[in-house]
Amino acid sequence: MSTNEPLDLWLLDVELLKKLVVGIGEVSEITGVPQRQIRYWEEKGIIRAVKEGEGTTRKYDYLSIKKILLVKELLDDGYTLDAAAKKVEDRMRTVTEVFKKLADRTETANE
Amino acid sequence: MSTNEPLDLWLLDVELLKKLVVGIGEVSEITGVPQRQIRYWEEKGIIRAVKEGEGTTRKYDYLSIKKILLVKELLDDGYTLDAAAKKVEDRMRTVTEVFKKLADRTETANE
DNA sequence: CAATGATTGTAGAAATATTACAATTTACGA
DNA sequence: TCGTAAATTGTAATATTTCTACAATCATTG
Repeated sequence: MSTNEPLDLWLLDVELLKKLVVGIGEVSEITGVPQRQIRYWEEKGIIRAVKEGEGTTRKYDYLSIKKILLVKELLDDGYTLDAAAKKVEDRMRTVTEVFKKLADRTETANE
Repeated sequence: MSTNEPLDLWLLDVELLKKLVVGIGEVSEITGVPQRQIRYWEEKGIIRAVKEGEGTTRKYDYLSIKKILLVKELLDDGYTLDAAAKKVEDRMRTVTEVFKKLADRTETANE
C-alpha cells in the first residue's frame, strides 16, 4: 500500500505530534464543543488537560482532542455523559497502545 | 511491517492533524526558537502563520513547526537565513506532497 | 414535583500574544 | 578596521484569550 515508507515515517514524527498541544479555544473550534463544556467535562474527570505549570492555561494534546470528539459523538447518540465516558475509555485504551507502538517505530527509524 | 493497518490509519486522522494549530508560545517551547525570532522569520516571509481572523493571535500548524525546526537546524549548521529558507523550501515541497497523499488515503479509509 | 445530571452565563482577574519603534550583535567584503 | 546589511533581541503599551468561582437554567426520570 505504501510505496514510500521512509518518508511517511519521517513525516509522522510522533514525537512532535505528542508535543503538539493546543489551547482550549482551538479545541473548541476543532471539535465544535463549547469551551465551557470542555471545562465541565474536565471537572468531571472525563478529559484531562496537560497543564504545564501552576497558574497557566490548559493545553490539550492529540489524544485528548480525539477523546473529546468521541464523547461528543456518543452524546449525540443519546448516551449519558458517564456512559459515554466509560465507552470512550475502552476505545482510547486501544488507541493509546497503537500510538505507543507507532512512537517506538518512528523513534528508531527517524535519526 | 504494520500488522494493524486500519487502526494505524484511524489513529493518524490527518484531517484532525491539519486542524491542530498551536500558539506561538507553544511553538517556541517545542522548537526552542524564541517567539521574537519566530515573528521575525515570519516578517521575512519564511514562515507563515495561520491567522484565523483580523486582530487575533498567530497559530501554527504541524508543517509550519516542522519547517521552523528545519530552519533552525540549518542555521546551526552555518547557513544564512535566506539560504536556509531556500533549502527548506525544497524539502517542504516533498513533505507537503506526502502529506497530501496521506490525507487522501485516510480520508477515504476513515468513515 | 423533586432531585440529579448536564449545560450555560458571566464578571473580574490572570495569562498570553500583538504591534511598533529601536537597539544590539554578527558576518564579511572594501 | 570601518561600513553595512543581515539577524537577532528588548520592551512598553495594548489587545486577545483563558481562568476561576459563583450561579442559573434545562432535561430526564423516579
